[in-house]
Amino acid sequence: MITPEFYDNLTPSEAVALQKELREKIDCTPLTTPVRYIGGADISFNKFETTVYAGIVVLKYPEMVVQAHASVTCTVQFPYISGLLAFREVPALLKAWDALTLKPDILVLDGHGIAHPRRLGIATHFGLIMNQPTIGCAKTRLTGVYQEPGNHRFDQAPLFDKQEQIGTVLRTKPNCNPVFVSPGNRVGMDQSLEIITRCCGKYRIPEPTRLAHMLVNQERVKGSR
DNA sequence: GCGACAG
DNA sequence: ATCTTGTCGC
Repeated sequence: MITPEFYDNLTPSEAVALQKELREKIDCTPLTTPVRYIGGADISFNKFETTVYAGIVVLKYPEMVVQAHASVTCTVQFPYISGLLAFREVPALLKAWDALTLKPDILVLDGHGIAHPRRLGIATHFGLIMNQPTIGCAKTRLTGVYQEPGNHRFDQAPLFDKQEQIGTVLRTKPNCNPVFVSPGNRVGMDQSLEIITRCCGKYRIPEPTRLAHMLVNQERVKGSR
């Protein structure tokens, strides 16, 4: 069992090696059990500080009504390095997950799933070590090529790496930049898009991640005073 | 060598 | 990610 402590004293080089090992275990088989609860996870922190606030919000699916939430605060040592985001944020998220009284059927992470150079975005990483269905929903591209989707709600375009589709670029709201949706683990490509689409309200960011972001920001303001 | 580069 | 009010555009 991987605990938050497992990540202590891990070097970037070792992190990349671990990603290459985990890559073999990725499972993008569509989830067959019903999704009744969906979670949104995110972290927040003050610039130049090592204290991070992690939180997870659980909502009824597809009604998008909040059912539960948990947030924790802890310190991180691993720096932000593009491609290694999971090693900075997952430890804190694991603690928030433990504190959750109601575990969601699927979790949406603020970042990519398999739309990553080694297919190990934060959503895939979390999903693999927790054997939990996950979806990655990032605000900007990390890797891959795509054609800009139309400017209407839910217009979309596949995100490719070579010949392989690694995600979908989704316009969740007109006149707003699209979001990047990709399977994390134990969920299919089309299924992840379908689920995220149903989580969209009147904002660019889907409800699970949007509410998690608001939660951790409030915790940060509270905690840093 | 140069540009790109989730949060 | 975070620092931050008003303001331009759909």
